[in-house]
Amino acid sequence: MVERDPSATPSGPRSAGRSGGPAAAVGPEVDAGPPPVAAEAPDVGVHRRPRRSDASRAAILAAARDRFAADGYERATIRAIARDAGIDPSMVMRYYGNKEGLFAAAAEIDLRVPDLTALPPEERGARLVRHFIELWEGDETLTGMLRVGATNDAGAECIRRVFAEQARPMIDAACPVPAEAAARAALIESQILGMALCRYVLRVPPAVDLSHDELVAWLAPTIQRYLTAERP
Amino acid sequence: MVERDPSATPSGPRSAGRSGGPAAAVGPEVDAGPPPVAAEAPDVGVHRRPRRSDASRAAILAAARDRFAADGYERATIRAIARDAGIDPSMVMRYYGNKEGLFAAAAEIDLRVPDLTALPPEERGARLVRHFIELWEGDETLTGMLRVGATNDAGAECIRRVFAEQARPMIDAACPVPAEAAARAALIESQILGMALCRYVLRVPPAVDLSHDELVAWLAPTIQRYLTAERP
DNA sequence: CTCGCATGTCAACGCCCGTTGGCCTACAGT
DNA sequence: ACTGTAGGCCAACGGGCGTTGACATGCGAG
Repeated sequence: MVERDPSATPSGPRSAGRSGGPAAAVGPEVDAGPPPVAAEAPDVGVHRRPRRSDASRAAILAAARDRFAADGYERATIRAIARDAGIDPSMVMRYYGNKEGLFAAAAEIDLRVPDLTALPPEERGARLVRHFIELWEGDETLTGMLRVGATNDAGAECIRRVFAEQARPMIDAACPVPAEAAARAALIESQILGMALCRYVLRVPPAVDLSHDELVAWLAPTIQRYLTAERP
Repeated sequence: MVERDPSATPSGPRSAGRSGGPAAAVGPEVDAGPPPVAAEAPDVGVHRRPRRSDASRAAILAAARDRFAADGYERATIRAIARDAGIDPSMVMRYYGNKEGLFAAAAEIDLRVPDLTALPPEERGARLVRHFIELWEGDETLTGMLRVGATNDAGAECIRRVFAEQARPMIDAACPVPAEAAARAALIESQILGMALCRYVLRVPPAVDLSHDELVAWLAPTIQRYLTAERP
C-alpha cells in the first residue's frame, strides 16, 4: 500500500536527473505523479496549472533555504523547517520526498554572473570581484550553501554544478586560450570562495574588517591575472 | 548531584579559557583532577607521570581526528569514535568531558610554517604555497578541520586561532608595513584556504587536476603580492 | 596484605531525528 | 448534489544521539 509514487524512492538515482530545464522552476516534483485525467505533456514545465498547495511549497522552500543556510545540512532539521513554514513535517516529505530532495530543491542558486565581454579586459577582474562581494552580502543563502557544501556531498555537488554551469561559460568567453579555461576557472573559484569562506563562514576578523573597496583593490589583480595573464 | 567536575559544564564559557599554555600539550584535563598525593606544580605540563590510561586517551584522540576529518562535527558521533578506538563511549566522556571537549583536544594543529626570513623575498610566495600544498596532502586532518570549521562554531574558532597564532607571526616578520600585516594575512589565508576548499573538500575537478607545480606557478605570485607588494 | 582509586563495562535515560500511515476536510469536476 | 482526490494534521515508529550512574576489576601505594 505504499506504492504512492514511484519517483519518491529515498535513495534513488539523484545525480542523473534535472537535465536542462529552466533553472529557477518550481522545483522537483515528488508529489503524487500526474493525475489520471489529462496527463498533459510532462516535459515542459512552463505555465502548468497552479496547484492549491503552491503557497505551502514556497513557504517550505523559503524556510528550508534559511535553515540550511543558518545551520548547515545536519543541524537543519525537517521539523524545524516545517515549524518555520507553519506546516506539518509530513507535508515536507510529501512534497520533496526526503531531506535530500528538499535540499536539492532549496539549493537552486543563480550567481547572476555579469557579461564581461562588454568590458575592457583590464576592468574585468574588478567587476567580477565586486559582483561576487555584493552577491554574497545580499543573499546569505550563498554562505549557507558554502557551509553545507563543506560537510555534505550533495551540497558539494551543488556548488560544483553552479560554478560549472554559470561561471565557466563566462570565463570561457573571456579567456584567451580555451584549453586553459578549466584551470583558470578553478583558480578564480578558489580565490572567490576562499574569501567568502574567511569573511562569511569562518569570520576571520581581519577578513571581515576589510571594506569593499579594499577587497576589490586587493583581489581584482589576482582575478585579473587568473583570467587573462599568460600562463606562468 | 553531578558535581564531579566543575570544568565540565556542557554549555559553559568555552571562549574564555585556554589562555596561554603550551600549544601542543597533552590536551585539556577534564578527568578527576590532580591526585591527592604530590600535586606537583600544575603549571608546566612537561613530564608528568604517565597514566595507565594514556594509551586509551591516545586511541580516542586518533579515532576522533579521523572521524571528525571524515564526517564533520555533527556526523562524527562519540559512539563511532569510541568504537573505532575499541573503547566504551563513557570513557570518552570521562576523559574529555563532552563532545566539544573532545573536539578541542583533537583539533590541535601544527601548521609548521617555515621561516621565510631566511629566503630571498621573491621566493617566499612559492615556498609558502608549496609548504601548504604538502601540508594539506600529508595530513587529512587539515581537510577535516576545514570541514568542521564550516559548520561548527568551535571548529571555526579553531581555524581562526591556528592561523592567528602560527601564521600571523611569520607574516608579520615578512611584511614591510606592520599596520598592513593583518589585512595581508587575511588575504593570504583566503587564497590558501580557498584552494584547499576547492581541491580537498569540494573536490572541484579542475582544481583537483592541477599538479603541484602548476599550483605553485599560479598561486605563488598571488601570495607574493599579498605578502610584499605595495598596497594597491 | 589491604585498601583506595583509576580504569573500564553495561545498561539505561531522555531527547530528537527522519519518516510513515491513517484520518479528517474542503475544494473541483461531473 | 455527489464524489473523488489533493491538502493537511496527528500520532506514532524505530533508531541513534549525547550523556549518566551504578557496578566490576585490578594495579599500586601504605
